[in-house]
Amino acid sequence: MDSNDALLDAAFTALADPVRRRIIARLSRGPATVNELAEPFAITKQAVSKHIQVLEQAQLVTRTRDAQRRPVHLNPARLEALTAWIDQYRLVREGQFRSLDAVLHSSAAASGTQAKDPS
Amino acid sequence: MDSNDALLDAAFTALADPVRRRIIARLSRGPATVNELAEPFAITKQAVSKHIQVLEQAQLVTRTRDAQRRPVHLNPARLEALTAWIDQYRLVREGQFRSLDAVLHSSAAASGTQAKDPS
DNA sequence: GCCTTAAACAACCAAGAGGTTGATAAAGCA
DNA sequence: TGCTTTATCAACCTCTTGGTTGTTTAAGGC
Repeated sequence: MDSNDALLDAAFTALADPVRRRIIARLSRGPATVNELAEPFAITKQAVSKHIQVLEQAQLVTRTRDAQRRPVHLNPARLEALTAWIDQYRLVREGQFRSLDAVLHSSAAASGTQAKDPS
Repeated sequence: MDSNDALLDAAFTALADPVRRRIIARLSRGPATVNELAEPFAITKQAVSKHIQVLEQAQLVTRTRDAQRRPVHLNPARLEALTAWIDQYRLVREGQFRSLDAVLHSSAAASGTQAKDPS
């Protein structure tokens, strides 16, 4: 459908891995190289490099050149796009669909019945 | 921490699929059955049922019983947990790390020298 | 009772993701 | 010029995921 959908896809996929989430967390404290990012993990640098490629493809990070180093930077703008998407549904009208629920179950004649608290 | 990490993992994994995101969007307008959710898609109901299982495992949706129907409900609380996680890094200190960048640049004259990584 | 509907379960398959090892490229230092 | 560091590329392997078909359970409707 949209290209926006493809970007959402890439971004959520990128965050769906604990290693990549830890990389994001680390980068929020400043840029880092692949070697630095790989250090806390028990996997090879090649594997970390692949993870960074996934993050880069999702535009969650960018890479610059500094001699033979390739510092990775966080791109907070993309993270904002994710919260924007989630907020569409997160803000959702508890009231509205609780009342619909009440109708469907209709087990009680709701005279001013308030929304029940979910368990 | 770890259990929370597992939940984050499940939730982001769940949102990393366009079909599941559309299911979320649909559910934000009220509960629906598997058949209703499957209707707009060109895949089998079994496949949709699996998608719902993934969403349920991530606690993004819940299922109730209504005779032989199993209406699926959105769980906005879990979505909030996701934005909470992202906000940790989204709010990130552009200022802070821009200034850090500036410091590193200025440490060796202005032009030509690139910033080195902190860590 | 019998038949339909709603939905889950089970086995299976193709494709992709995460990981490895090994080789390669580019930049800096001896 | 080598040699080291940094990081990517290229195969390859294994496990998971998204999908299928077929069967089974559960609840109503006739």
